[in-house]
Amino acid sequence: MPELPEVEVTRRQVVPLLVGRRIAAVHTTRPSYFFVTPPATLKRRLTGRVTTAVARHGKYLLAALDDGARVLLHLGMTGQLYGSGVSSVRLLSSTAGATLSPEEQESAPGPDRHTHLRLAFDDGGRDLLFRDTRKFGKVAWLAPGASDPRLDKLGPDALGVDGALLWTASRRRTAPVKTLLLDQGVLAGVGNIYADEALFGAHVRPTRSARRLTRAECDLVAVEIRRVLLRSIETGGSSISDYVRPDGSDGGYQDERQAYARTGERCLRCAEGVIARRVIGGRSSHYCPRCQH
DNA sequence: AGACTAACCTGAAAGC
DNA sequence: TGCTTTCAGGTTAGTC
Repeated sequence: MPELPEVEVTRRQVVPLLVGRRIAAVHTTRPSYFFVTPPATLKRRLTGRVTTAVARHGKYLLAALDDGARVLLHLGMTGQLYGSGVSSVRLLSSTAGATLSPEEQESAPGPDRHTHLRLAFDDGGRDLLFRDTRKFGKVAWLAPGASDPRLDKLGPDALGVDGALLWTASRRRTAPVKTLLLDQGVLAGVGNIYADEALFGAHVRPTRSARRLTRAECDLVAVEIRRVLLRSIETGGSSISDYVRPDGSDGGYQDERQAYARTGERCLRCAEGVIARRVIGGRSSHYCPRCQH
């Protein structure tokens, strides 16, 4: 679920649930490496606080608190952040402003053994739930004025990427261009789906050594990264491998995919190539051998 | 520094 | 049917 577009969609959904509301209680699971800040500390620091804003950088969310501290959140591979009573699947696949039917509200995954953080508020309204099956997600409390090494080493947000950045970063790299795009220290926010989609859009094969890119190709890849990410945000992000809703209407970026997880299918652009799959840097990669060079 | 691998976890799906 | 293997949208620590 979580690359830049999904995190941004989540951010927008979470803002009204969090901003301006006073935290009355904090419920957690037992200590695990999900908690960069131990649960007990988290409870002490968050109880009584009001969130003033929720920002995003790459795949990280940053909630600013009224005492100057911040909370850093990462969804990892399976993290979901949503309000109690509303299905997160519905949230991620719906377009902004869509209303929820009673059945959909009832389908909300309530707190369970994978709900590692739950915030209750003093207005008695909906709780904020953070579920994460695989626990690759992270939550950290940052003292006022303090940063975090995870944040410090991120490159610029991928929505602001330009050809010059990719050109500079690619010059000394012999590794595949796909690996470059996934390096959060170069640009923050692109993950496996959107790396494949952007490279497809730019006609660049993901296996190509980064340093073999021309300047013009860097410009094109940058344009495609921005286009693909913005379009995905517009459509509510991707929910591949999530179930299809009973009523059939799902929307979402997974329907606009050209390459990712289309192994063996006909290329939608040239209509002759067949989408190939290869492992690059430990991640499965998808491309058209005929029109990506 | 850059490039690879393994590891962190859980669950669904495919393979036998 | 049931057991085993493979795979998954991410990041980090360790090695060469």
